[in-house]
Amino acid sequence: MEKRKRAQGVNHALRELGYRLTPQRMLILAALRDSDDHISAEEIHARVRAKYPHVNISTVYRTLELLKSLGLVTETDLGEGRVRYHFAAKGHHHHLICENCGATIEVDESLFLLLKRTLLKEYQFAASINHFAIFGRCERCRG
Amino acid sequence: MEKRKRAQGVNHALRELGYRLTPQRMLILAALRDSDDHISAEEIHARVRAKYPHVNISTVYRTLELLKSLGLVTETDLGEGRVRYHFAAKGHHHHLICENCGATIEVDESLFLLLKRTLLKEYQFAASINHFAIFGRCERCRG
DNA sequence: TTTACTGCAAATCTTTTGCATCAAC
DNA sequence: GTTGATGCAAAAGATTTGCAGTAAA
Repeated sequence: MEKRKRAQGVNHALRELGYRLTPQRMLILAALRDSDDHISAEEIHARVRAKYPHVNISTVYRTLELLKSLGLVTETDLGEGRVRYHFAAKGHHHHLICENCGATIEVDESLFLLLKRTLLKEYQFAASINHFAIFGRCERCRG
Repeated sequence: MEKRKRAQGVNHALRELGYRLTPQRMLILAALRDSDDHISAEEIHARVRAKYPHVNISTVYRTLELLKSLGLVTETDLGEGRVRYHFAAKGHHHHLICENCGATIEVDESLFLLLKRTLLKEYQFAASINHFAIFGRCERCRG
């Protein structure tokens, strides 16, 4: 239903942009869609293989590279020695606030994940993601 | 003078803890001391080799591992596909604030570097490091 | 039919590890 | 003289790439 619609949307987006919709790509998109949290290339590969055993991991990486370049997928480095991926549309967003002009800029939740994770692991501190507002200077006010 | 003193302090700390003070370790400490910003293992290796060409990079990694375990050096993953190091004593610190009991916890500046860097690169937003205060729940108030 | 996409194998790059030798204490 | 530290070579793990064959359009 909802999930299916989202994945189909991406499928269509790909085709409309002139890319080919291969079974491998559909399975990779399904793995991303079905993952609740962020997922690694290796995990995507494992899920894809369950249905289509001969798919190579380089195809997973190449597809993720494509999706990233199209802005459909966001990459997050959680400091695990490997990178995780998720649909850009899935993330919440938070705000940067310019202390000079007051402008607010939306930023993807994923930027804060590594920080959150580290605070939890090293300080046993559960950061409220709701309170993430970062002050600073926006592009125009820097100059 | 100042820098030299700091490095000697670490040298002494090592010896007092029962570790051997080898030329390799002294050079690695010097490279860390002379680096203004965070430095990678490869960069340390290059600097060490300039004075002592046969030093192996595995020695660099092993020494960094030791310094980390002693809390003398902090490791930071800036999402570059490699890790950077700096003397823990060099970093400033910021605060976590428990929204339940009001406790404040000091955290190392390095935790925010990846975030700062990403905000600058992707949003051209210069975050004020002075304003980094993160709200959430501390260890005791979680339970 | 065309050429973008894939699988495979091999290469890269960072970090780790086993082991025999060496040197700090 | 002990034993912890080092150099070397090889391994490990994630990601990338060259190339020839395959299949989506």
